[in-house]
Amino acid sequence: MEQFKLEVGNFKTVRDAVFESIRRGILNGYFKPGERIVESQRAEKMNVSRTPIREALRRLEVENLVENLPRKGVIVSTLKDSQIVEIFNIRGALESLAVNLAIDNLDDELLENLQRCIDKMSEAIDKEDIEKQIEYNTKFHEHILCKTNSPMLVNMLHNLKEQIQRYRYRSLSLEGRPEISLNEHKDILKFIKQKDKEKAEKYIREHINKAGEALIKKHNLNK
Amino acid sequence: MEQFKLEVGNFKTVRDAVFESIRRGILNGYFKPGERIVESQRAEKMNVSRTPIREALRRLEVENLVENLPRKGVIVSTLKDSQIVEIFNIRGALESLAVNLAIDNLDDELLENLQRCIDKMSEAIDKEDIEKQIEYNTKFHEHILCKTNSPMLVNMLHNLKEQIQRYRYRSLSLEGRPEISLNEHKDILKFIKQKDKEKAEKYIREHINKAGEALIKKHNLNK
DNA sequence: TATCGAAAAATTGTATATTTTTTATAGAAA
DNA sequence: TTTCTATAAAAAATATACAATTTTTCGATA
Repeated sequence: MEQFKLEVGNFKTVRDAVFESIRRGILNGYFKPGERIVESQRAEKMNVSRTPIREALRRLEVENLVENLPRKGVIVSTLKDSQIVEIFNIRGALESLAVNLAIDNLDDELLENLQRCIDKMSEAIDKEDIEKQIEYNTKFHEHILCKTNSPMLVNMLHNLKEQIQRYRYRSLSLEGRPEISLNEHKDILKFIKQKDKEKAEKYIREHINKAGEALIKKHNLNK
Repeated sequence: MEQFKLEVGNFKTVRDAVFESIRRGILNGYFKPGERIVESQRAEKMNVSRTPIREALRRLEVENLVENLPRKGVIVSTLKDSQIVEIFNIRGALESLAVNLAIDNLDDELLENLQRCIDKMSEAIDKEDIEKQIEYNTKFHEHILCKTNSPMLVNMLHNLKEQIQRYRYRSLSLEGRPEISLNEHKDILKFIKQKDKEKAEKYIREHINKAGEALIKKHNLNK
């Protein structure tokens, strides 16, 4: 996994390439939470100067993927339990807003997409294909986001998801309860169809909260 | 208003001082939306090199106070109507989460603080002191935030408020409706007292939305 | 006069050098 | 041995230098 030759590829600037590279490194688990990231080392590995490294780190800092201890250096940020709770609470509130907005822009396309996701999830459960179920779980929520007409909201949720994604506990949002999760999605879709904002919001929030609780339980076991 | 001598004062690093200085400049209206911020000019004015300026700008960029056009430069970001709507929707969702959490941690201190804010608002209305009413309006919401036990949530709301604050339409969240606003706060407090999360959330969300609508109306007049 | 294009100026992006701060190491005193 | 201080090494913070790109200027030409 020594992938740090830096592909400047599509990026306009080196700092963007650096940002994306380090970001991926954190999300992949190449950089572990708490691990130090030393500017000069990165610069050498990536064959660039320290300037773009620093600017990328400043950005990762605001996005909460790294922590900056002034005049000490940066480390990959670690999440405390309480912060995981915070993130899931916020996600719940924002996903619930997302459903609300999506219902305003409801059309057949969305309903079809959501139904397809549910069908695929159901298939996945039959085949005991957890990865696939996760995939369509994710897509389900993305389809809703698409209809919110709110790039800012999409972006915020994206950042929040990234912050926990790197703990690689994704799968456990389903663990032990794939059927329950499926039913939760069915309920949500039902209320979207009925344009019942109140219920749809309530159910999606609870759905997120449950996933959060499962993750925290697991997170506690691992230490 | 030529205040750019840069007070390194409390700040640990120059880049933090620069960040704070430019940020204040934007919030004050010293830098107008759409206005360009040129690195070398800032560096000269502040008597520092371009390096800390650039790092501060990268941070302002993620916080949405400036926009970066690669290899062109940065401008103070301008908000489209649709973005103002987005911000108020998100604020509504997050403030509503805030009330929910605050009710979990409800104590006499909070109730007293909120009641005092309402009393002061009422006084302010009698004296037709809009500034004072705004002050205690703000404090009302801050007291709620204090009890959420969620620094991340507080921080996100802080950033969202800053993005609109610089348009200096603050006052209009009340304009023409000081008494209505007061009553909205009274209702919210009432439901907090009753620990009625559902109603408290609903009312605070509507309260935020109304403020948003007023601001957008004004924003449209000014162009 | 208007428009095109080349040279010049300005500005961003990246690299390197210098300064400052922190951390590690080694030796002296208790 | 432990603890303190002095020194050396490492790393971040800042400054400066250079390269690449964009914008501006301004004259030549239609």
